[in-house]
Amino acid sequence: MLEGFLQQYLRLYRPLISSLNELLGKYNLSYSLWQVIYYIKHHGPSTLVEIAKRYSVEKPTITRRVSCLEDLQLVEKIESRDRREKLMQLTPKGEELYAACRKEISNLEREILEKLSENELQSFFETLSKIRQQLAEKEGKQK
Amino acid sequence: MLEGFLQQYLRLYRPLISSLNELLGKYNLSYSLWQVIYYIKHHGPSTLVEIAKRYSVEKPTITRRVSCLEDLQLVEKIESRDRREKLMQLTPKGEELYAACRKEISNLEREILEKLSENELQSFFETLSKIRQQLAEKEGKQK
DNA sequence: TGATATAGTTACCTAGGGTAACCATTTAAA
DNA sequence: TTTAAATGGTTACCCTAGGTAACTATATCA
Repeated sequence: MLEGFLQQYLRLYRPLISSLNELLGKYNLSYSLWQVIYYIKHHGPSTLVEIAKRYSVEKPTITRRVSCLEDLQLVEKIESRDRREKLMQLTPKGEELYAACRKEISNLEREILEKLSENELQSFFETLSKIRQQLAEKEGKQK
Repeated sequence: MLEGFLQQYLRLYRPLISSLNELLGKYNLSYSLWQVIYYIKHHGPSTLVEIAKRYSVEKPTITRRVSCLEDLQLVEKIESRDRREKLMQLTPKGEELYAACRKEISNLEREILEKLSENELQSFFETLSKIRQQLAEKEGKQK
């Protein structure tokens, strides 16, 4: 019964990420850029290290993503006491784009999940989160 | 409630795929190579197009994966009536490696899922499969 | 027999992330 | 307070993995 769990889980990844990238592509974004916008929107002005930690990627990855978003004028740096760090916030244009994409992503989610009951969804969420915890513990042990 | 579903789902991907790749790396494999071995093991001698369809990737992707597995002497071509196609099967070495990896992957799955009840798992599987169906329908419509 | 479809390959390109080495600034310690 | 260590960020270089277009070889259908 357990066997094949990972297969089942991973099989969904490619179709989901391509749906998202197709959607976000219309705004010159990709899911990896969206993650940064999403993080800043939900945590307020953020440093690159914060964002990197959240998504378990290295700093250079976030440097790249952020500089790309700067080029698109969707985020901007604001002053902070610590002059090493780069505190980023959304520009008005960034806020607009967030709202537009948020709407479309929610529609996509609704479409994909429409056949599922409230209970099913609830329990799916919980399972995901338990697995994440378990994985985190496992990682923790290895160090 | 719906909002953020995708985030939750996708957040698990990186840690899972890296656990797997770490595990498979010990055998000079990666998850994408493993998929091919897995497919052939479970479907018998297979053509590249079959494999490509199953994983929703393009043909050149599978050409690359397969030729890599040939270099590792894990798969080999067998004759088929249709001389255009390349029917691949596992070599004895490939079978051995399948068994070894299968064992380790099952252990990993057990570790990750140990805290979940039979019911929880069952319903998680079902939800995954419903979502996949829904997505397939959606794709179908677009064509 | 000729047109069309199918299986596979090659060459080229892109996205996305990691590592190592490096600044600049801040914090802690001597 | 001056020096050493830690932290935030960037740069350069490399790797993995996949897509597209163009092509060959074979098979099928009209």
